[in-house]
Amino acid sequence: MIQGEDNIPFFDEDDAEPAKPVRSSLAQRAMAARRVPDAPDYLSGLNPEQRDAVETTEGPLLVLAGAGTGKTRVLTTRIAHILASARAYPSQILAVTFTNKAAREMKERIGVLVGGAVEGMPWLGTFHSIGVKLLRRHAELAGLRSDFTILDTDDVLRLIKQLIQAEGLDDKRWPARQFAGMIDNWKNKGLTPKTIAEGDARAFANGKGRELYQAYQDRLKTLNACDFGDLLLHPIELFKKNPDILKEYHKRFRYILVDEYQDTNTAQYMWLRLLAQRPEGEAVNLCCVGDDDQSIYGWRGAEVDNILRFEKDFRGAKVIRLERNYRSTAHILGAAGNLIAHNEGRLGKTLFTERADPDDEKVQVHAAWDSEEEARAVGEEIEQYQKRGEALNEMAILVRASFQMREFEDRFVTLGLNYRVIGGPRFYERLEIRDAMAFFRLTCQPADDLALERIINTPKRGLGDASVRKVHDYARARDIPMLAAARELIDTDELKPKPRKALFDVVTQFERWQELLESTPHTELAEQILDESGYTEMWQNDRSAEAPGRLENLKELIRSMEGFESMRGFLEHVSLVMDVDQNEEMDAVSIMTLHSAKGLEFKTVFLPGWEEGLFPHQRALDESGRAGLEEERRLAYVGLTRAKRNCHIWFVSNRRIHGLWQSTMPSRFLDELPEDHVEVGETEVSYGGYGQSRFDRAEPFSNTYATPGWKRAQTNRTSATRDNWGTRSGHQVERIGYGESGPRGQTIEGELVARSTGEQSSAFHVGDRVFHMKFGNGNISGIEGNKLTIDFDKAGRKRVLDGFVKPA
DNA sequence: ACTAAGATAGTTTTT
DNA sequence: CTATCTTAGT
Repeated sequence: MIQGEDNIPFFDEDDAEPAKPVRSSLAQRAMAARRVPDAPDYLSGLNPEQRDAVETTEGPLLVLAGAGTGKTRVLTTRIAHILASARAYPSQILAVTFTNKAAREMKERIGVLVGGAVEGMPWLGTFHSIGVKLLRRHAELAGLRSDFTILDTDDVLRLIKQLIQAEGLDDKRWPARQFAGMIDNWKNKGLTPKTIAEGDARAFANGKGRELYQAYQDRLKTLNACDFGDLLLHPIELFKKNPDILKEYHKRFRYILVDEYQDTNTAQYMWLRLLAQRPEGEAVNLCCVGDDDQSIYGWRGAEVDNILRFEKDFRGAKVIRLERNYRSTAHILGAAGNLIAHNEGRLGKTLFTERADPDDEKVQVHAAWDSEEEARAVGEEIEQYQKRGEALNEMAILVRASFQMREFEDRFVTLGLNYRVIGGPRFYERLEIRDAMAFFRLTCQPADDLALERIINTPKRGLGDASVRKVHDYARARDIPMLAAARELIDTDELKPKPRKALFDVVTQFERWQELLESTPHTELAEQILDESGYTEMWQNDRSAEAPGRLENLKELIRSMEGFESMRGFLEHVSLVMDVDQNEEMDAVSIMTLHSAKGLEFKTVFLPGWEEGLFPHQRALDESGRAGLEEERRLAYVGLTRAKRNCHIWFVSNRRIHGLWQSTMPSRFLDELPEDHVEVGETEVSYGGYGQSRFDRAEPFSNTYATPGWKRAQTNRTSATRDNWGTRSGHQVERIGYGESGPRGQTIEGELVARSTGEQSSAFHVGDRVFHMKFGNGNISGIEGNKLTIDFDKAGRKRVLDGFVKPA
């Protein structure tokens, strides 16, 4: 939920009846803009397709917007256009995004276009935030009170675990995590306990899946709570059961816009259909924007089919393709286009650019011996770019899986190269923040049992499992909240004196804070709560390395509350907006997963780890077969198209997976890159690491100090200098000693990287005895192009590239 | 109730 | 290998 919007009344009279001349200031400005005689300036600078997409306001429209074709621009301009041409009031436009970030960005950009803040777009937001808004208005129809709480994954897990135990099931054999995942999947598909498939219902807890799901929903209802899935499902049910209410929304939402349509799941699709489908003859002004080639969330329920089916779903739909790319060089687009062409079941787009700069560099493919060398070499390339005056902010390393980040972090820490990890554990997911939030929640919502259970013994008050269980049972027996139960229990002699006193203290504290809620400014109260509860003190007394950071985070939490009117408003915000802006001031290389890179762009992009098994990921292949492979390929496509100017792909021959070294084969995606746009980058084996140590500086460089790399740096700080350099240089000598015929020389030449079925024969023969640096001696038992199958004396049968072995 | 050793699992992530 | 969670022991 976007802050400060909570007080917009349902069906404000001014917009339910557009004839009334009451307008928001936004509308006024928009109306003024409309009087400009020529094409308004917001339309200038659009290409013909973009302009078509903006001006086709009526009827269903699908905009297939390739990477870097100005998708967001079209969406925002379209909204500005609708407003400026007085087709609708701001509050009559429903605009849905997937992430809060996207919603925020859209608001800002519309604001720029229309001039000034966009106070009047109450229905621009994520599926979930709009879902909450709907649900708060009609809570009673979903069996909730309008002040329901939204549970995060932590709460959900705790709750499910309780339910599993209550059923007398072994919570190890039936992990709460797994069941939470199942519920999530069901909800993504719009399934309720009654409608899930029989097989699914039986698959969990000895056939009790359905009962458990139902029990879970019941429990949510008594807690007056929703999980994320409910924010979509409840409105769907509500609309189905109350056609009159749905009709009101039909009237209200004159224009509906959906961003990233390829990412919609079935529930979101149902939700949209309900809102968008109109009686025969009535116009459906629905505009969906997306790119089937960038659909990378199939594994969490997204249905690419939704976008592929659009024309069937909405008859008479117009489809506009945006293929003119403003982001990347022709080489990058050529490489990406060729790669993605290997997918079937696409709507088909070919990106092009008018940019033709002979100086543009081809996509570079590099090989490295192992992940350590990969990180070292990338680090060097980054330093080279930096020397040429490129900003670190314009560079990114995009990995398939987060464990790959480690090596880069380690390397950058030793180099003293600023980096930023994007994605990782988020602010509001940190332990101390969740604890603090639980205190606040319980203060605002005395019925929030999950919050109570979280902090009733934090800091330690001597209220162990036994006491908590008593409170819990008492509450359940009487069907009252646990806090109330605790209050009653104090007056009985159920509890022993010690826990009784402790419980009394806690309950009294919360009662006092609840009273203060009205009279005390919420930031002040928040501070008071953390102090009086002893929570701050707990961390002050903690001697561990993280403690200072945690205290800092708590301060940050209080600071971030300042922007809100009340504690309630803040809690609402946090439950939906789990992310927090990173400081973008610092010049730093970004490290992130390919998934979190979607929507971003960088001048220079590094794509390490292009090896079979990692990318495409083995599990995607095993679990989803061809569909899995295609999604992996789309991920690769997303990765490539993030780059504006330079793109460096890396693969290594040896990677440590689950602790042991595995020899790896280059990714099949490398074979799918066109030779005209790709070249083999020279891989210098160089002496990185002999520089000056940055560990000695008084104030360490400003990396985000919560990242693992940073933590390691801190732990190693005292002893690292000598040891690190020692081993590292030793390594290098080893590497160099490998000589000319080493890893890179013949690995890749002329022909692109490693062909899985190359005609080019290797210099080796079956039966040859060879030596491999990691696996030792062995005999060649098979040759396929430059890939050798070798039976190693010690390591067993492996497949390796011929460049990595030499005659024994 | 806290620590230490043992077990376990290990893509991708938003809301 | 290693981060995280669980269990056993003090």
